[in-house]
Amino acid sequence: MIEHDIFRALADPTRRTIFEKLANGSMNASTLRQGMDISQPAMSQHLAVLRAARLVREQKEGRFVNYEVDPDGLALIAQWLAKYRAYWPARIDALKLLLKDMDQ
Amino acid sequence: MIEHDIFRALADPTRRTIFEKLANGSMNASTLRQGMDISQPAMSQHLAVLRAARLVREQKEGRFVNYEVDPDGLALIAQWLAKYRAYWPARIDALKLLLKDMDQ
DNA sequence: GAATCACATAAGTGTGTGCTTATGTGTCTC
DNA sequence: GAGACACATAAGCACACACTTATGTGATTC
Repeated sequence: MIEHDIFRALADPTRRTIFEKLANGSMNASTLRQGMDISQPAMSQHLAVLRAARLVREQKEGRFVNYEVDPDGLALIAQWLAKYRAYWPARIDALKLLLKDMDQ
Repeated sequence: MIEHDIFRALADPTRRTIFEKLANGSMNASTLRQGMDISQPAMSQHLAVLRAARLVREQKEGRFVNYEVDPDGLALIAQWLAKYRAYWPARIDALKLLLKDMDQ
């Protein structure tokens, strides 16, 4: 169940921070670790969880592994959210119109 | 941190099921429990977590407590998602236009 | 090819979390 | 007002999970 993987992955604050960092530009695991007070294995494990959730994808470059945001995960969240658009508050009402295009 | 509460709340499959049931119509805790093989305290605890995340809200009616989807939680997810709209895949491209209205 | 580097995996540990049974609180019925 | 009912809270327990240190794997450098 990929949907479960996504929400479980985002339930951890450290992983959300990692994801946010990658959203500001792709980088490798070591660079990601800068200023995060986290061990190398911990980072590796977090990235594995984010990868399994399709929130992040890797691109091997020699001995480096470059990580970037995977649009698939975000799309799945958008789809999940779209199921409940009937309950969206008025100020996001405009979103309803746009989501119609997702119904096909 | 409400954002954390939201993702943590949705990380549990039982709570997602409860939320989905409520999205199909508000009901009280006992009715929610039907066909779910879950104890009464467990349901009460799950609802408390969903309430704290603002995904669900209560409406006391005598000795019954009616639960319904709280749009606030969904709006917060939408806002979180909007931050990463630069990475959305092309097939949800139309959403980008709609989300512009959320920027104000 | 030996050393170093970037990263992954293994194994162990403390804490969080979802469950249970037991009990408490407020409301309705008779 | 005594009982039943709907729900919340308390306390305890088993398991998941995020972390650590130690080690493995593959690529680069000299």
